[in-house]
Amino acid sequence: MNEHEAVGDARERLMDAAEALFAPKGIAAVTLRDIAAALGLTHASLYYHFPGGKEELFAAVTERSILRHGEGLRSSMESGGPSIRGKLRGAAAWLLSQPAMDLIRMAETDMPALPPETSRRLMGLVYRELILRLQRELDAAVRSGELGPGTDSGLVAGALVGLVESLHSTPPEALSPGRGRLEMARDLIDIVLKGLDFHEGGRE
Amino acid sequence: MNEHEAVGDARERLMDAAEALFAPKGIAAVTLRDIAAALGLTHASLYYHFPGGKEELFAAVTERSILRHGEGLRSSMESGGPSIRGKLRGAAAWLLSQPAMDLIRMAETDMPALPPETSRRLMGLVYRELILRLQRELDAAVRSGELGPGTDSGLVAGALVGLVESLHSTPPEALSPGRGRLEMARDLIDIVLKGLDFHEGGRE
DNA sequence: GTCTATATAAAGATAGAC
DNA sequence: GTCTATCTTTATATAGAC
Repeated sequence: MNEHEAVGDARERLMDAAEALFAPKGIAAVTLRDIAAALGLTHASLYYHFPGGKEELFAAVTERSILRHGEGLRSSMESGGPSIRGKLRGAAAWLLSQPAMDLIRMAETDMPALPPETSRRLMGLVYRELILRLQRELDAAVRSGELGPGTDSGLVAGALVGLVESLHSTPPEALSPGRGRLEMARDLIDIVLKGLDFHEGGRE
Repeated sequence: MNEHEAVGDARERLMDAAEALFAPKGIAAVTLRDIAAALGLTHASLYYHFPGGKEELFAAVTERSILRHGEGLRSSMESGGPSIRGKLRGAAAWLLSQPAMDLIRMAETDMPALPPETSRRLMGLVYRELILRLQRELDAAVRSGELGPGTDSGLVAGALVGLVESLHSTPPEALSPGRGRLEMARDLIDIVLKGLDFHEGGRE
């Protein structure tokens, strides 16, 4: 142990504070001064950790967030058990445990503010770490007979992410009494699965 | 006819240009100079039409957009025919014909930048003009027996809006060849309807 | 209705002390 | 690693001419 924290911890805490603001509000609505204030620092100090300024910080934080989502989805779907219903419930629980990820805003507002190459890399990561992971599980469920053969896995994977993420911004008043976002997500997953001819256990 | 345009037309064209930028990108990512440039004006000219500046312009444009969406949903669902499937298809066609409306971004970023009373009014309008209109049609379909009695109409209404809007940001590469966003929306609607025990014509 | 010019404030960024 | 001070750019906003 050092006097205060482990080496590199200041950088980690900076990224945490930055993500807490960037993730829900986007790059344009957050200033470096906002982030510094959340840490009790001045904005000039941030350039020590990210010489590239706001763009570099946002890109680093967003990349870390996407990768963490990918890993979180992987492990939460794995621990959801063998059935696609369990996996999707696990995925929803994970997504709702994290700050909202507004993919529409990312595509329309955040990405155009970054260098083209950075933008491409991040959007590619979103596709691989979020959409594709879900899509693969859906495909496996089709092969096992758990889901109907007509399932458009790419379409449904994208829709499920949008669906669950939209629950993040559901105001508390819109929640049925005593039922939280996770219960709502489960209901929606059940509706979609039924629409995809979900058949417990698949063909034997 | 006047020499050029009808009275008040400059204001309308300003709102059109502003909406084209504000709707996809949000209040924080668009400057008054961006909007003025799109019209070949200087930003100072905008204050003639909206003395309250950016906030007033954004609020006016957003309110008009929500009201137009409400009217568009009403008429498109009406012309979709008597079945809930036709109505939802009409609603999807309407939403996809309009600029993307990112409700997550509105709630998380745009609204906090406005005076509390303005924010409340706009969020109330979103609920009444978008969610509630869909919810009422879903409720009617439950009563007629077209949809199962367990349908949580509020949950499904919110989910459908999020679903269709998320298609706006689907990159062209992700579209199956020859199939556009409207076809994708129809597929998703069919999945959801099936999950809600859709029964053509309801009970007789 | 729109312009030029200007005022003011906010935000990104750099330099150098501690 | 963080600060103060400063610079530069960008953005909102106002005043007054045309």
